[in-house]
Amino acid sequence: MKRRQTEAASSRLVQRHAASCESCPLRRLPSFRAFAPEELKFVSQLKVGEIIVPLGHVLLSEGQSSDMLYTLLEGWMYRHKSLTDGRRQILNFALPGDFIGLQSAMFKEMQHSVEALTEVRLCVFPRNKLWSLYSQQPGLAFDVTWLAAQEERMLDEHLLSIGRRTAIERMAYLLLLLHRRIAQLDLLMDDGFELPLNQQHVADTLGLSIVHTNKTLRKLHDFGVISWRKRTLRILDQTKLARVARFEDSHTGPRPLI
Amino acid sequence: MKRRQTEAASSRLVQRHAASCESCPLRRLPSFRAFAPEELKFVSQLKVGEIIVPLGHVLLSEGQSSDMLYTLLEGWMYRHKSLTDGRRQILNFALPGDFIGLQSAMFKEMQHSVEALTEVRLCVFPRNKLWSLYSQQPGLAFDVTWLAAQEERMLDEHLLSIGRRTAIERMAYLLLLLHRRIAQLDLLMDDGFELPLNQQHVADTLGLSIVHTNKTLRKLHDFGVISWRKRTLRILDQTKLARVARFEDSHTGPRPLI
DNA sequence: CGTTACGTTGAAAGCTTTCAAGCATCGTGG
DNA sequence: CCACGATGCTTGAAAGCTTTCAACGTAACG
Repeated sequence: MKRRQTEAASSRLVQRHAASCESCPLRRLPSFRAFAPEELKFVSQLKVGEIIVPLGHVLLSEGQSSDMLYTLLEGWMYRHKSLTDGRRQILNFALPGDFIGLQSAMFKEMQHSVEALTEVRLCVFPRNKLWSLYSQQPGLAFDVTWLAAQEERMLDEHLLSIGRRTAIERMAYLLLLLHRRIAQLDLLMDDGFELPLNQQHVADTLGLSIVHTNKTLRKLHDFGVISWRKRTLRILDQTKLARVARFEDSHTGPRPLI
Repeated sequence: MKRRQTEAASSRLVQRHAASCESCPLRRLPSFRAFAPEELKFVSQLKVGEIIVPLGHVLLSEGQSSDMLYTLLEGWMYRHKSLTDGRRQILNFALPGDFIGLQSAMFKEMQHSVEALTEVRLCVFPRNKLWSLYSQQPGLAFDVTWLAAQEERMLDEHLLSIGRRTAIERMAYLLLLLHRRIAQLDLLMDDGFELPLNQQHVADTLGLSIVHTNKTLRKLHDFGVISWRKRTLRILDQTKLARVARFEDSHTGPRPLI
């Protein structure tokens, strides 16, 4: 397997004027549950600011700890971890609304890294305020656990995928899942969306080599099921893709946005 | 891939006299954090009883919901999920002290099943009391999240294993991990322990076929690294096994027992 | 116009699975 | 006590899926 050096994270974090949570456009999406006024107020005072982080920046890294927690507001990130010889596994992608850094809040050391796939905008709050959330807002505390359970679910499915699906099934599953997640965020543009990954990312997500990833994508393309050109992915035949993936929908109702 | 029918769960659950949490022998192990008296009292009143469930019983199953949550007190269980054609992936094993059913508490439907690998004894409490835990005992609520994050960590590592480790590395990793977990529970008998799995379980955990699982185990055996006879596994050369697995220790301090 | 990053392909090698049989152990029933 | 069926473990061989190796093509950039 090929070794890859970690990308230099030479970037400067830019502190920005923080918009209020009440006006956060994400909250208006139907996939997020409505917060009571005092919940909103509480969440607002957790927030210490927003940052913008450039493509390639490693926000959290394996083996280190972090005093900050984040909510992704814009852009894509990915969670991954590696073996000592450089083999890398992508664990999941983070999209707007996703909570980042729970593990760093619970344990001393991160055991995975989180890196930006695009320029991203993040909401920042200090890890030590998390405790006040538990002591003052049990509903939000429950929400944090809910989010952790939700992440667990996605990992379960990903594990089933890598362990038991064939290459083409995995690919179909991944593309369909990303499509759904993007759709829920209302980021679909006439059935396509911007996919800021290269084939190496896809390979490292699916546990495949890059060559086989390429050939598998080609098959889906030749079957007329997808089209992926210039960073935009289009699902041309959802039904067929879902059949290939043995995709089963999981309706989870609205989720919290913290 | 071979299809497997789900085992019949014809068993009868036996309601038992419930021992108090204060006297629970698990709590005396150093791997569990000490609870304050009022925490103990609170946990005690969550509990509605204990059940004993026979080998092969499906405690929770994919697609269904559950009103009860559990803590495993004795025995082994495993979490797994399957594709429609029967291919199965084992997600994780549950050992004494493990909390079972968080997903059923958070969502309407379970997306995985939990089944007994041995006869097991479980502590039972109703899902609807979980809310009182969040509203009255923020420390315990934090613990529940901690446990969820811990499960997430194990899944991350498992994903790395299946996605990027070779068959023999995966096998080494799994056996070493189980060894560590058993050791922490003080269930080691002169460097060996009872492993209530067959090779099919191991195959379904590692994403391998049963034949290849057999051959991989044989290699480790022939190298003199392990011995697995009559349900008891012995790690003969931990250092070598850790090297093969590229195992990296993760020290997490004591964990909560709920 | 050379460099770099990324995508594409064909061919060979290698790891895993599938197929087929044969063994061993264990509990049951004759 | 022994035959028999059910499980689970082993093996060899062939087939198949994936990876590795090697090149080549393309687009973006300075």
